[in-house]
Amino acid sequence: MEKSDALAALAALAQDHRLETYRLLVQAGPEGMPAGEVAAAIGLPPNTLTFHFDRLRQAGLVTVRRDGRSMIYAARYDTMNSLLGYLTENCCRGSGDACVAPVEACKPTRKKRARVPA
Amino acid sequence: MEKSDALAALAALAQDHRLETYRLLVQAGPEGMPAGEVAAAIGLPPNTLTFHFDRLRQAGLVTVRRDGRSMIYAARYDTMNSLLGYLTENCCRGSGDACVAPVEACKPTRKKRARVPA
DNA sequence: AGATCATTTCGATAGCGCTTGAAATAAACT
DNA sequence: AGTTTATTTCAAGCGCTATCGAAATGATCT
Repeated sequence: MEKSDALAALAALAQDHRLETYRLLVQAGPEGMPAGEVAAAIGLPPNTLTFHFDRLRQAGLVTVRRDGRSMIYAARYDTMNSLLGYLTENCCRGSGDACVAPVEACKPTRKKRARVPA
Repeated sequence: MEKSDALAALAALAQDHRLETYRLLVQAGPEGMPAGEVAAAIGLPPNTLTFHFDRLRQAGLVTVRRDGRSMIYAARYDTMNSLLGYLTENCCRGSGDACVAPVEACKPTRKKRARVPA
């Protein structure tokens, strides 16, 4: 991961509502969650949340897809893994040795399919 | 690590000059580096750098100690490790399983003592 | 004490980030 | 076609952030 990408991801996560949103999407799993549901959970007006979703998306941390009139957002695990990798390197390289496992993996395995109200 | 701490650390690192500064301090090892040297390396006026150091310190990412007329800043590896731990949990918990090693460690082992001009 | 060096504190400024109300778009239903 | 539901776009406001010049502090040296 490039420095600029790491910077973008860090900036995207360095905000209360966005970190919370991302956490929620991670919990929701690969199927994601409709924007409205996230808005309700976080307790934020929909337009404000759109703003945050945009940031997360630009940082490559989430994806969107349309489903009927709902927009479904989902976490991108690969980006978080890259970020962890970058930070791990920046944390240890040059400081001696003993910086063990550069973060094994962070991918979802639950392939359960959640249906959405057509 | 608490959410608020993670947020503080993320915000501190989500800035070009600070990320660069932190990277530099990590490379410098546990002995740290005088402020002036960092300023020269990054190419930033000393007062501006002080501003960034303050942020990093408030986030618990660096420590300072005085040495003669120099202020020596050093990276705090434990905080970075806590952050990595927090992110790893937030990345994987609830998304299935397969989120392996929660980051082993990130501590310097090189105990080499660098003397400073009294 | 006076001069010099390293760093911080003190304004002040320009710009970006977060939030929100109101209007627009997009899809579904009747 | 018209209405309702879900979400985004637009425009504006306000506070925070990053930056810098100038002055202050702290320490060393003569």
